[in-house]
Amino acid sequence: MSKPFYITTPIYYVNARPHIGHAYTTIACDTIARRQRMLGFDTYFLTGTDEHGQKIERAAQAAGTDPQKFADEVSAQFRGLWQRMGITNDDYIRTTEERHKKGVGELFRRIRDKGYIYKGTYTGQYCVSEELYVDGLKPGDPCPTCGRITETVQEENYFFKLSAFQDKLLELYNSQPDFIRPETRRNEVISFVKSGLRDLSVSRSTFQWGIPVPDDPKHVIYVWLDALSNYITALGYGSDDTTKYKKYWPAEVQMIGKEIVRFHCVYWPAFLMAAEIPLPKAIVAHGWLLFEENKMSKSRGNIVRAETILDVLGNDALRYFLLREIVFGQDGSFSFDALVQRYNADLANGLGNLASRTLTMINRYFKGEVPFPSQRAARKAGDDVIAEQAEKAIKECKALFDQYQFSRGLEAAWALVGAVDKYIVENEPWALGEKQDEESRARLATVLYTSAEALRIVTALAHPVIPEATAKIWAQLGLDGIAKFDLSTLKWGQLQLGSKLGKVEPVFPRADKKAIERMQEMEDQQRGGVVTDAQPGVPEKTAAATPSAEAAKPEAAKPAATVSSDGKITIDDFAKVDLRVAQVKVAERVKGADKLLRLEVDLGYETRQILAGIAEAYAPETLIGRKVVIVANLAPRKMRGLESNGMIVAASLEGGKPVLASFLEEVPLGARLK
RNA sequence: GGCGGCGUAGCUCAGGUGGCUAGAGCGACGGUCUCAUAAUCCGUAGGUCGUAGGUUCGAGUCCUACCGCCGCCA
Repeated sequence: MSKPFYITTPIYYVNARPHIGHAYTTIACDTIARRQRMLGFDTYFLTGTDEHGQKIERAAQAAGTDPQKFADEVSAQFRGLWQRMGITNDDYIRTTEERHKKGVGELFRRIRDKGYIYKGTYTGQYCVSEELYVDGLKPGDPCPTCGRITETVQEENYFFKLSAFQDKLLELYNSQPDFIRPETRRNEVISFVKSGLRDLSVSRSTFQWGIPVPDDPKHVIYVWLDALSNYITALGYGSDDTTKYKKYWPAEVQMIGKEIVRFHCVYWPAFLMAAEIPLPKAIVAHGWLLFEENKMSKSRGNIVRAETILDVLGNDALRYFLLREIVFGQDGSFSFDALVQRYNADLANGLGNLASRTLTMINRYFKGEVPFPSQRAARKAGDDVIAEQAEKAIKECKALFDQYQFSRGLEAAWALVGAVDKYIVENEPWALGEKQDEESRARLATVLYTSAEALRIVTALAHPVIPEATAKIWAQLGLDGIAKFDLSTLKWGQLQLGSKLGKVEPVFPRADKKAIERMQEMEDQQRGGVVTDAQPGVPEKTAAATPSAEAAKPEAAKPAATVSSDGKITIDDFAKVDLRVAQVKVAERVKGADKLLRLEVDLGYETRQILAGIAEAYAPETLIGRKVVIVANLAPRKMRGLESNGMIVAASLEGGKPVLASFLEEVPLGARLK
């Protein structure tokens, strides 16, 4: 009986369409799941969608539909994307499914029976967007997290005795240092718990879209208690058939985004403790995917969809990039440039080319049969070096993947690719192929066998990350069923001699600059449709995050929403505006626009293009060298086909011309105004 | 405001418990081979390891302050 291995993604909140951030989390889990299967674990991989809550109720209303239909549509989009990406989840849970509702009811009842849920009254401020009660605010105050105005509510609630678990939680973190990873998240959680836990409201009576509290259907169960339970209800907790639950729970890994650490590392274990259910072994939090240094958000209009990359470069390219380029756990930056560069360097020129050259030569010189390596005279030190490198790659890869250090694990595997390329050049098999003497033939056989065997090993190691291409290379090597290959037995020398190669063809065609342009165009088109992309009718203002993994914290809320009732903004609001000193380097008129100038300004750390409607007030040549103030973090915007990355600050006189802000003293470029 | 983290070559990152001339990959530049996806391979480029002090025979690695960025909490 093989060991069970249960892994979960967060369930994604259906208030937003899936994007590359969701894909990132899911890909990481899929990679782990595939690897664990190859290692012989009885792996169970769960993902799904979170569909309840006031936010969904309101979004559906705004879209003129009912919440269930609304959720159906978005959930189907997630499911469709995962199918398209070949995600190997074993189940897909939706919180609106009967099995889930039943399980949640059961969990609620159980915690209540144990005495950890009681009825109380809450009066205070409530943030609809975050679906959270916020302490210490006055009526009309904005939510400290999202900036939207909170609502005053008074309601009778069920409360969970979270306060009773403070010591037990601290003991958990202490006795299982790996419970929360990475360590920086662990520190945050510990300090949060140490600062004292208040009881948690776990029901709502102000809206309907949720699971009714058992025996008191006026209330619905709080979204987080609802959502978190999915990890066990999907296994059959609270149902008649608990086979899977008994087999797979507790989970080995629960992957989350860093924005939902508190819910998974504090509330979730506390709920489980209260119900006397075993705790998951580890909660692993990854960082955020930034787009060229900025958070992806709807308001910035810089959300990238996974589909674009799938269309242009393919599934493996996306998977490889995300896991190789980003240090797992830290925030990482996504850009089309970096994606294509990585793709070409590592996949096309690296693994793809190695497969191509090795297999082509075996075809040419040995009629497509893996040759026998010579045992005696034709052996050289270099051959053994490759074998050693391969063993090293296997070892390091294992250690690093076990710790979810994907980027370093791939780096270790690719070191072997580099070594083999070098080995091939040093041994010049093409020159050996010219000769017919026995010595040369033997040598050629050894060189090509060695190369092919190393290729086989890299292919096996990389399979969990790039399943499609590695399956092809595997088949080209004349092997079959890479997914069934037992990774734990992988070692040098397993390649069957004389095995017949499959048809050899490139697996990673080289990408050119057009690929970048194409992806950008596709995204631009999508974004052009942001306003109308109300497909499932998700109004912009609901784009905030709660139980979703990636939706992240809604920064840069609509200005109108951050202004309190008296028209004043907080210092935090102002701090969102990044005002910087920049120097004009280039200034020219924009064809066909009377007022517009195209400027290139130097911020000291970067140069960027800004379009400014100041042509009537300033001749372009008079601006060159002048220091100006710009809003540096304004979302890019296209005007007259040119992209403007920022805004020049100027006094706007009544009916008159703009006057640029400037300084009397000397100021360095890039200096921030605050 | 409290707590915590980070700041190393153009880019992404390595550099447990201080110790040879600070590393890798990518990119850039020059050269090479020709089996291969104009791929490979070789060489070069030269970073005050955020700043200023301190501890030490010796600090990127420890301490203090400061600057910048970020996270959690209030």
